[in-house]
Amino acid sequence: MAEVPDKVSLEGIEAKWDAAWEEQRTYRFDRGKPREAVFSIDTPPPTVSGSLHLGSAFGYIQTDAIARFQRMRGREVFYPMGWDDNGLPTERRVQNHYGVWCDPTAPYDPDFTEPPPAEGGGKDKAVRSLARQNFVELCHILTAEDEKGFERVWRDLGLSVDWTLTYATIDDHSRAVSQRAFLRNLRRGQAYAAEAPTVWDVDFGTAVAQAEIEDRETGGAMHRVAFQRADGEGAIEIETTRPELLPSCVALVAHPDDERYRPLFGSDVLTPLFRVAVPVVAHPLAEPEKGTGIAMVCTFGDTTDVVWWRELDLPLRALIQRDGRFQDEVPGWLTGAGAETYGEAVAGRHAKQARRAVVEKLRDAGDLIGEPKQLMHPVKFFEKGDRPLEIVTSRQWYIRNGARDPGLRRALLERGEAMDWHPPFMGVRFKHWVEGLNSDWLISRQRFFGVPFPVWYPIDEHGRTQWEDPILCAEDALPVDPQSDPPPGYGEAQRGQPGGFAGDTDVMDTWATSSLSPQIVGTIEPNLFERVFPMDLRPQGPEIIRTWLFATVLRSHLEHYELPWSDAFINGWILDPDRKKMSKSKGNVTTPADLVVQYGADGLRYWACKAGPGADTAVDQAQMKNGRRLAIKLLNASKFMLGVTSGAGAAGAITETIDRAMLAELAAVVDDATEAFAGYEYHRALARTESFFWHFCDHYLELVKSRAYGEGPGAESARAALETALAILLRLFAPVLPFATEEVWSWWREGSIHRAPWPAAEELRDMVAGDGDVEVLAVAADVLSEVHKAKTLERRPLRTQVARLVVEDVGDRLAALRIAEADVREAGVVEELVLREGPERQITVELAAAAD
RNA sequence: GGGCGGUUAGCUCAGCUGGUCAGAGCGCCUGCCUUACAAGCAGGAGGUCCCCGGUUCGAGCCCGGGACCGCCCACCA
Repeated sequence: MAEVPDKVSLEGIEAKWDAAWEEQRTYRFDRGKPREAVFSIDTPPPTVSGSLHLGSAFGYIQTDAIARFQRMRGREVFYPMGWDDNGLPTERRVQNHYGVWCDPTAPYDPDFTEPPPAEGGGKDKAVRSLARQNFVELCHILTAEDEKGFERVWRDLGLSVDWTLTYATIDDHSRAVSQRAFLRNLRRGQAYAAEAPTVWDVDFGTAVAQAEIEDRETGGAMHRVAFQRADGEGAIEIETTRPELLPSCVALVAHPDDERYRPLFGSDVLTPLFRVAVPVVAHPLAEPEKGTGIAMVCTFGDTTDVVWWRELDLPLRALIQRDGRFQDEVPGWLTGAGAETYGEAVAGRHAKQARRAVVEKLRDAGDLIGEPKQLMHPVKFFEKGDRPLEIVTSRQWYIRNGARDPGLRRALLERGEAMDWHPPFMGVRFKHWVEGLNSDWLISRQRFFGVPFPVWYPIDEHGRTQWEDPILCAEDALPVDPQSDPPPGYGEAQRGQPGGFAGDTDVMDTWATSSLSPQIVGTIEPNLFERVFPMDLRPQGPEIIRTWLFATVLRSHLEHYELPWSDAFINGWILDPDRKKMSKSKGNVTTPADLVVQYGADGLRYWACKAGPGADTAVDQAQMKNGRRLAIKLLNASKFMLGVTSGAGAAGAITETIDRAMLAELAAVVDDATEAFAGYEYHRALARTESFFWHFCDHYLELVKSRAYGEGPGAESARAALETALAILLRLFAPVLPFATEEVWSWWREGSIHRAPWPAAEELRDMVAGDGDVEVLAVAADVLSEVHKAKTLERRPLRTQVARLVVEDVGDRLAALRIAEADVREAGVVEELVLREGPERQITVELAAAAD
């Protein structure tokens, strides 16, 4: 136990208590507790790629406040921390940071060491290509550094995580869990491989999933193009934004009920320039109002083409390759002039270049009707990508997600309904996402830094890879890297040989691993899973409901047939649309670490906790400043209270009515704050507590100050009340302001406040025995306010003596005032107090003459 | 095109199941060094609670319509 300091300060308080908490193992999870006593949190593993943004800190702080409340309430809080380091963001960061590029065909260099960072961030300047293994090693090196930095920030913010419970989505344990879950999905038929048209990013060279696609308004042009009818009876005009796909055209499609085109269904037309005969077909997805009401189907311009191609059983005439270029070779279905045109205008070009050339040719041939019309239209992009997605056919791994299985879809919707969402409206985002799923979850990525698929393929004696017949890794041999480990029964020398094997070269999408976070943390050490799963809480951001949250529900449903957690807490969005401008023009800093220096962790936490669940929030340094002010006020008020009570313990009886009134009010605050916190409404708990606290300082403390200092009969009552109130107020504030409250607690109590029990209103009520007439405090505070006001208006110091104070009021209020009369006179420096019964409140303050 | 949030003092926001709900902090103005706190205290100015209808004895709060802002989803002809 420390002394009450002469001068209070928040300087260095974060470092001091972080070290103390670590040393005292304050937040260490007690592995011995049964499931009912545990509150387990499925902490989001932040993406470790560079620096931590304020938006992340915002959500984690809110979660921490909830965790701290639950801990004080008696639950053993399971609060691990993970780092999401596998995947594309890390690869990209490594590429830019070191100026390197992964060349999967290059041989491994065993003597490789970390290169110096590239100049200028190395963006787009790959100065050096690396073997896959070397590249992966470099990813590990850089993420390890970033993770240290992240932990530092989390600690400075006061996150009460158990730092012995950490994982990374790329570490051995996570890879093993991820591979095991995949193998089980595969064995149960929930995962499968398929050769199919998939959405493809031509720059990253990988397939991407529906959840990672976004629409961007992009400039383009609408071209009206004429298709000659094969019977020579005129032409059909269509509109397209992608005329370069004409050589891939396989049909024209119109709505079955469209009278304009009905007579043509079944007949052929000739594609312009390329002169390929394609049929006119009918499909309900064709919209008569769009364009000319008839569209060209190409393999593939967009996902609708894929549907038409599949459902109308059209031929495959794909020409765009994985690098985004049209193939060099003239395809077999083009002949004569068409083949020539292809060679001149299309072959080997990117989509944009080919488009220009084809449009010129169309114009020359007279097949372009009018001029292209510029327009803005939505185009699909990979959310991390820079160029429009293409659709290419490739072999990929999928997990069934209900998109093509109504029963599974319904089951997942029911899971969503069974969950408690905070705030509730976030649940509809989940619902809409599940309802809108249109394809199974594509989990394979043609990348390097990720969890490999634990499968190999036999190669027959003719050198053909047997894709349909994968060799699965045994669960006890996980994690495995099929590109460096041979499958059971084979030797490494047989890799790539006839009669040998080939390892799967793909890695899993990051979400395929992070969706197993409950399983990963639950098996981070033995005998843990049944103590923490299903978990209590999933906190996360709103933008990853469709990815992380949905995928976690799916994996848990498939593996355990239950919800992974009972409650989902979705934090709001940080509104800082113009971050750069803000920091430049105002010279402000916006990284969490800088803000901690400026406002203290408690100040930053106060700002974050002012925002309710799901509430979008502006970065507001004024609020952080106010939080810091509150923390300092707490220190000062505590210093004062402990100064008069000597921290001797609330031994004496609380006899004065006004003291009892204050405690009765505080009991109501405890009730409200507890209820709010329990319902994840920490912002209300804070507002209620804070509001009480300021009134407490401004009115109650002023009223009882003199009495508490003195030796009179009421002194003991005041001191006991002060000490009781302080012990409760500190605990009410502890989840939001862990540093300031711990500091004060340490002045007079043993142990950490964060392991102290949450206050119970019942204890307070027992103490005041129901006799806490709140009117006494209210009337006293009101009269004192009037006295202060009079002095202020007269521009006199507040300690100015009041020669005569006349209070006229109704009987009840006068009676209440009489009870607190001594305190009011002391606090107001009142010489003579006259109470007079009257119909309404009227207060007259006569100040003593000025001294000069 | 569909959906979800939001619109309350100059700024950032509270206002829970309709009746002291017209509030807080910041900013602004005026005082006050009062032995916990000047990183403070006391006081003050400032709002047709987006608009239009409706329900009700009574509506920021409920219902209908509309406007604007943000976000999410949607098959890019």
